[in-house]
Amino acid sequence: MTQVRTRRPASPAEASACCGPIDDLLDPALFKALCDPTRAKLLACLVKCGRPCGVGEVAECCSVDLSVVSRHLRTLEAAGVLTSSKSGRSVSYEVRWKPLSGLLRDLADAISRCGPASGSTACNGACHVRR
Amino acid sequence: MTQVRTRRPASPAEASACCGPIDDLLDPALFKALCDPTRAKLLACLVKCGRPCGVGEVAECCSVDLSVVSRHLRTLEAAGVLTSSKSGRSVSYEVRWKPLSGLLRDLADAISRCGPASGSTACNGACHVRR
DNA sequence: TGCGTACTTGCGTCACTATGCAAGTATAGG
DNA sequence: CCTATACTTGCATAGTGACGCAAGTACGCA
Repeated sequence: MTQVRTRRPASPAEASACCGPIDDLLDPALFKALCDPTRAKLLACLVKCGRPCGVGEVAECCSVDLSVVSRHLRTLEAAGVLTSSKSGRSVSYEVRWKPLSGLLRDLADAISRCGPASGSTACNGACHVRR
Repeated sequence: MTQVRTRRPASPAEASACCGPIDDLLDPALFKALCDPTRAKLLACLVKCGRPCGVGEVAECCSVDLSVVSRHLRTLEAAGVLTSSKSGRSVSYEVRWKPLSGLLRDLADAISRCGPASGSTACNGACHVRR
């Protein structure tokens, strides 16, 4: 059973032995999907468009090959950023609005809750629990 | 002068010609810093610790070489995630709490504001302005 | 001035990833 | 059945990045 800690770990070594919300939220897989400039552009495009878009349609917003766009959208889908739906011969991708914004907000909250504003040594389990 | 648009772009092609909050917030450079598993672990460590930590100290939380940790912390600093301060022969890194959590929150807001919940075709410039 | 601590930098290696082109698959329409 | 559309997959290439080791630098201390 995990036990909520009321005090921060004294050292990074101790901190790494604890687990908290941040460990799940700071998932490299999500950021790996967002770190490529082309993918970021495609995502920004889909966000601003605000509706499901076909692969060829999205491909118009950047100068790379259609096959590259197809692969990037798949990558974003695998990371949980987009959802796809097939209708006839066209495939539409759309932003997973709530999961994406929710995760980013949770991450922001988890970070700020560990910050110095929330008390000097006490954190009441907001940052971590005993593993 | 940029002009606020009250309607979404009709297509991704049109969307890519607009710029909005999302374009600045979806900066690949930040995500590039967070996409490496080792860096994510180092950052999680610093977050949970909640105070400035030395390089050697942070290095104890993962099994890579000290030189690797040094480079990773520099990378995170360059991305605006950490700040460093030198005191004598030790270098301390700390999370930039407010800028980091603030940016993630802004990004979450920018995304959700473009989502379908905020109206079908109207977005009143939340998503984009004319370039 | 010499030594130890606390990092940083140079360098070679290995693995992964983005890209374009070409070929393949799936579906709608005539 | 044939063809066009809308993607997807295979493959080769070029670039990037993480890593460890070894050497270098910066600073405190005796």
